[in-house]
Amino acid sequence: MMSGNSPDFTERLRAAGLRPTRQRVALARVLFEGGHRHVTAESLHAEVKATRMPVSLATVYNALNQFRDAGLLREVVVAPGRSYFDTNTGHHHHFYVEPDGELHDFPSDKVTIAGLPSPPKGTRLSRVDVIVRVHR
Amino acid sequence: MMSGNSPDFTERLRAAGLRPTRQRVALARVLFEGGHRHVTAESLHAEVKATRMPVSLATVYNALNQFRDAGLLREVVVAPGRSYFDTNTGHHHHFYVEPDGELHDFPSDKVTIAGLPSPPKGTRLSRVDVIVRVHR
DNA sequence: GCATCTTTTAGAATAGTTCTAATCTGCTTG
DNA sequence: CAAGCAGATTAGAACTATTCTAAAAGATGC
Ligand SMILES: [Mn+2]
Ligand SMILES: [Mn+2]
Ligand SMILES: [Zn+2]
Ligand SMILES: [Zn+2]
Repeated sequence: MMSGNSPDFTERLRAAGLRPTRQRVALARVLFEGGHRHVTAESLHAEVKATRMPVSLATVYNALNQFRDAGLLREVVVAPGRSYFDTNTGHHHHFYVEPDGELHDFPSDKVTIAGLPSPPKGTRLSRVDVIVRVHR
Repeated sequence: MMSGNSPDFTERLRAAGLRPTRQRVALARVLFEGGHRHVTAESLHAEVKATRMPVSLATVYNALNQFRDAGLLREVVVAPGRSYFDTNTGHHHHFYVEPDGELHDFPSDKVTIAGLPSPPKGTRLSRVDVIVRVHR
């Protein structure tokens, strides 16, 4: 249906406390309408421009940071000099394929990590990231 | 043979296929004479300059990359926009303290990771990184 | 000590990201 | 539905980490 619009994304953005501007709706559509994605600012910018919606790179960066802060995305750091943003915000871990730079999810519920030492004095656990680095 | 110098580091560099230049020896001394370290290019540059050995930042970057390629260091990526270099090249994992940016080792031999899926088709396992993110 | 090849260096260049400040737009109010 | 306003977008500058360039200096082998 989408009588021209995207009520779902509009609503989702509003629920996250973000105005559903045209650019944010276009970005949200690209990010969230299929399955889970891992994008960089540049790759997302290229994709959204291909939909003929003009969006500046600065806006892509702004939106990615806002979406992450709102809990719609999660940031993944696996390689120096580039940030990935992940539409899968649930618990999971990653394969990182070098030198391609591809990221693949795997569920964390079948993975057992035992014997982790307790956090250093004065700190609290925030998240455990497992990155399985593979190469061709 | 240079009495007063650092024959161990000279030798270690030579063994790694690197000429023991003054700059590389000075850097190796700072890096390897104490216990294990995690440094950035900037932090190492500051440290070595404090020893009154003039070394350019470009040389620090060159040396870090060469040391890593030679297996003397390992590169750790935990935060966007900065690379850490680790003098501990054995198997181990990391605590990453935000927002300080501190890295702490913990041994991997007491940690058990079970249930990891097998690598994607056409890839081979290279390394498994566990990053325990903590905050104050 | 000389020749040769390597390394260092200052500064320019590059890549990813953030900032600035001017313009525009979504939303509320009358 | 017209203002009015706060919030968003944008081009381009700025910034940070890193790499590159090409010229000068240094290490090594003879
Ligand atoms: Mn960011
Ligand atoms: Mn590097
Ligand atoms: Zn993911
Ligand atoms: Zn370490």
